[in-house]
Amino acid sequence: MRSAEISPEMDGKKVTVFGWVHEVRDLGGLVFIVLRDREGFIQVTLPKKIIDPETFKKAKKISRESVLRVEGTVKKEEKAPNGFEIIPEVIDVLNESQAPLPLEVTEKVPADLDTRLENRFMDLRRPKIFAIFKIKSEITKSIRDFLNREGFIEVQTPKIVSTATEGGTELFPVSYFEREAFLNQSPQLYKQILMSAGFEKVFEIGPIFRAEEHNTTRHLNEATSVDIEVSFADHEDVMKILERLIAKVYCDVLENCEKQLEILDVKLEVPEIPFERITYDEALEMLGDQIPWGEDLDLQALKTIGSKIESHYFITNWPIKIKPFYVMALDEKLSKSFDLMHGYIELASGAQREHRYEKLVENIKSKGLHPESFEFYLKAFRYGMPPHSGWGLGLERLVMSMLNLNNIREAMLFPRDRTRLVP
RNA sequence: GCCCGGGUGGUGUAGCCCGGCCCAACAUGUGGGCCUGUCGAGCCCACGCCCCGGGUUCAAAUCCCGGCCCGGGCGCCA
Repeated sequence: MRSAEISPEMDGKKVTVFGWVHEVRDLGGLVFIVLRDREGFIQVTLPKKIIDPETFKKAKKISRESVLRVEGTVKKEEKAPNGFEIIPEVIDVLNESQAPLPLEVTEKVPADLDTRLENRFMDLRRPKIFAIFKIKSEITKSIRDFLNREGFIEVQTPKIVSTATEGGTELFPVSYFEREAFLNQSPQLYKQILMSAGFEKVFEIGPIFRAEEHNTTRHLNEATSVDIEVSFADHEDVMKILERLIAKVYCDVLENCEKQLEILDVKLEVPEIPFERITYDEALEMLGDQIPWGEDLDLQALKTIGSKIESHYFITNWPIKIKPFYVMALDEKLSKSFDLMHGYIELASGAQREHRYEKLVENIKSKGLHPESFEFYLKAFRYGMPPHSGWGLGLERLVMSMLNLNNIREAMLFPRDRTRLVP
């Protein structure tokens, strides 16, 4: 049984529990073993008088973090945590842990993030850390539920590709038999091709790879992207989907992860929709003369704006020249694009796409890219491509901003960064 | 990639500025002992550490140079 399934009302019942030895408190004639599983803790109590001498002796020697199977009787007990304890008949050491431990699961002594990531299997045993990933799981479940209900089709696109998606970002080269290939930085081109295929509404939750040598608290070289693409929709339409999705995710986490939020000491509020929308031009105004027109907003700028706007907001109508070639123009200078922000963290980025073949080819050229290398993509635009829009949402960024984590690595089980390839 | 800060028992810190009093301190841990209501258990004893290489000096954890590694900020990136 799991720790959460046992209650004081089960007094007298025989149970079998499994778990890790969180702590052993040996008081001489009375030994407490605190057993931990993913749901919580169970106190196993061994009073010398009533426990078989062999079992009692063995219990005193059990090392922390060993894995146990305990058969025993539930005893209602005021003095025990959660109001009950287990008086064991059989203690079976399924696997003994070595000592000393690479870090303290009990959190008596903190460990550096680096040490924690080096020993992630043990770091993840900490209820606080586990809670992050329980919530991340709830978030992905919530996203899937929402998008499925909205009539989206979940798809999987290639992660090994022949060409860059957008120019700009650096790609990881991989050896593909006799050719060179790359790890995909985004499913962008493929989800657009599916619009031509008539899928109308698609989404994908999958890994993306960026070979940038950044070393910050909000960048990873391997991350998870939630991507959607919708036919016959403009950027306003997909912004509405995005804000409703975010609100729904917050709602579901609030409802289904109460315990985890409490462990993490996070007070969540479902953001109100519609989210505030400011244009790029308005953003620049808020900043005074900090950023010249046409430049991207740097962290400093985003922090300034983020401090002025509570909760989530969109920055819309970005200069076309700093957007990728597939983004549709609004006029000479601006584009039908948006970023979803939470504080200074950019959560998502989207736009209406350029679906007109001639314009698209023009855009590719104007970015200094070669239309020939995008032929597999461009072909889909010559035989009936509907107007369409979409966005990509960084899952780890969402987790980070929701839970107030101060490093995005905390939101990844085994993060890949500039120097970390193992574990 | 650049700038700044750092690397001391398994883990987290102090000591470094101003070299000697440091065969390095504290907490946690580990091993042993005492203890029948712990829940950060308590008490006693023991164990375990100066990133690597070079230099300065009578003397280096401490100062200098190089390397490797880590953190923060920036840039790049969405």
